[in-house]
Amino acid sequence: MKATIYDVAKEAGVSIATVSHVINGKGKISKERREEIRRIMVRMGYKPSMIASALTGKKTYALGLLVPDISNPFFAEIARAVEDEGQRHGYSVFICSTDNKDEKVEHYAALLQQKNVDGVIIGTGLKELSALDPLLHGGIPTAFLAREIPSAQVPSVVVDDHAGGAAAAAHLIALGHRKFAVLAEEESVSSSRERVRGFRQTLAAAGIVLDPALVRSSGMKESMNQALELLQGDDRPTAIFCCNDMLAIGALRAAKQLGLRIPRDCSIVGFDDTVLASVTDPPLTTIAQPIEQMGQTVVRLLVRLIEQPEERPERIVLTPALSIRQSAASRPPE
Amino acid sequence: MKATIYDVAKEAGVSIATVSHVINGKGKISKERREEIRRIMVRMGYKPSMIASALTGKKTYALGLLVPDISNPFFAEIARAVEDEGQRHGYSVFICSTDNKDEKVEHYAALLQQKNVDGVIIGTGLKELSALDPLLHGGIPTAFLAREIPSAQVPSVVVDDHAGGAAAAAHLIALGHRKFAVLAEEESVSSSRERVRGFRQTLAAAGIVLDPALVRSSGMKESMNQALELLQGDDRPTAIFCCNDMLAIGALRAAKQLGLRIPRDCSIVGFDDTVLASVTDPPLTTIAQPIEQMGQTVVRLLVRLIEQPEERPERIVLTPALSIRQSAASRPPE
DNA sequence: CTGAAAGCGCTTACAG
DNA sequence: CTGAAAGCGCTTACAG
Repeated sequence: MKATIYDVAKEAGVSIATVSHVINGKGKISKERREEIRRIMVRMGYKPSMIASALTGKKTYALGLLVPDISNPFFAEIARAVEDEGQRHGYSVFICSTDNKDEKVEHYAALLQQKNVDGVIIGTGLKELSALDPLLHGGIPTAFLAREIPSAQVPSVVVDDHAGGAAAAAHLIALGHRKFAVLAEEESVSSSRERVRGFRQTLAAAGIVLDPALVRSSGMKESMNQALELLQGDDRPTAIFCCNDMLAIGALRAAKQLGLRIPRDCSIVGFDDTVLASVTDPPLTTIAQPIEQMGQTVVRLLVRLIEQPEERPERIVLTPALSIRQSAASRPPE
Repeated sequence: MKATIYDVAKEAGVSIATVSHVINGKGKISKERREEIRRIMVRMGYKPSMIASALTGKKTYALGLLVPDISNPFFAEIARAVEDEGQRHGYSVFICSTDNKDEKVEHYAALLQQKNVDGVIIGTGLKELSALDPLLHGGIPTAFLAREIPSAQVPSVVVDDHAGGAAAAAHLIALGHRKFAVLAEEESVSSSRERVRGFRQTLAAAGIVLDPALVRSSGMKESMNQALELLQGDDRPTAIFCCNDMLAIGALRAAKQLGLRIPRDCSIVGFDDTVLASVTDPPLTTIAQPIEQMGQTVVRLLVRLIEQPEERPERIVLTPALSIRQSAASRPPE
């Protein structure tokens, strides 16, 4: 069987308290004894059980990461950044895909609380904040990533989505476009709402009105159909702003199906700049989120919150950047 | 503070043993009492601490998933399937990206053992099996996914990589190709070796010799350079078989950089059929792995091993399928 | 049908 | 400098 603290204590002829002290580098132990016990631990292949120490010492060194879908490249890239930074601080991470469904959020929230994780990162949308009750009431440190709930007093790292939408609009306007459509995510996703708002405002500032009928909300699955409708209407838009790269790919597919050439017949701008953006046909012009930095930053925020719960929650805003490839070009001549 | 089993026992006027029994549906408890205690639990918002029960009841209901890189779409999709199936059986999953480095494998193996996970899925390559010692010796149920170590007596679910490589070769031969190159993963990755072997054998059976100088191993980063070399040599191959979709994308980029048209000037076949394959330019003809089925199957295998350790390890082979898109076409006329 | 008690593998005051 | 003992929140024989 696996060695326990009792086994090494017996082997070393000391009490388990002493062994515990050398494990944790606490108490005053003579140098020789400490070394001796260390040697015995490695010889016996002893590793303290984290679950036993969690039951006493409090921490489990586990974090939960809630995202809509880990198989979505954007969140997969976020997850990697979170994993790496977590690792750096000694934490492992549980993946939790919610499909943006409150029931799943609630289920995972309860589960993570039962598992006594030290903290959780919320990178998923939710309709009712109450889905997070098990966490918030359970007193589990929580940080928001790329989403936020204005009312909640929790730290968050967000990207300036409004600025991102504005950047997309400015770029398209500069290319001469005047007639736009938008492919947005579901209404409940605050980041998507902000992107549209930034896009619309920048258009307005240029004296262009965004026709509400040409702003469509949809999941990944239906984005192609929505795009087909937009591209088939008479008075077709010359540019489509999509609130993430997957939606943009739906638009690209719709265009291809209709025999339209991108960007000649219609410009398309995405958002996220995941690996997908660089492999599409044509490569996507998109608003890049600083994915690695986002993951690193939330973890740091969360770890600080875990270690110093008294500090007031921070809100960190990162800036997206226009990444120009080939899916957006000058407006076609009339 | 959070309610404990003592709190609900006191509230109900019974012993903690009785509460424990109703939680676990064990022992004989009068129906009324059982219901009463249930009500009290929900009223107090009581959820048993999984870490306390793990310390006694044995199981943590946590699984580890080792993959080279969770941000790689193939493994992200695997992770989602594993998460979902794990969830179905009551398990949560820790993500562990190893970058195919033995040190990281070993680090995670030790960590997962310390965390007392109930089982781990190895979906990563490794050079030395000994990196898994903490798991194998620690008696932690382990299953291999998409990789395997012949010597290890552990269950595994693999795809018939040899057949996949053969299918790619057969398709390209049927299209009239005779001069091939291969972009493979690192030598240590057994699945990649098998794919090349299947490819080579099928060529051989058709009387075609695969020039060893045209078989290149590389990571994702260098694949484009390798492809550039292959495509720039005199006597350029008319088709390149790539051992995963990312490598194929490297080849696509190299071709584009050289001004070559795919598939007119060179056919490219990938492997995996992740989301990437459908968004490239042109869409990738590739060998599809049954990703969802793979994830589901390993989890089932592992769960069975956890619950019935005495059963002998199974080895399940799933079959890949050619997924035809537009990156491979008839050999250009001489 | 229900409870007292030991134990899981640790940590942490508290004594000495 | 080191150890005895209580306790973390549960589960599980064992009695009754």
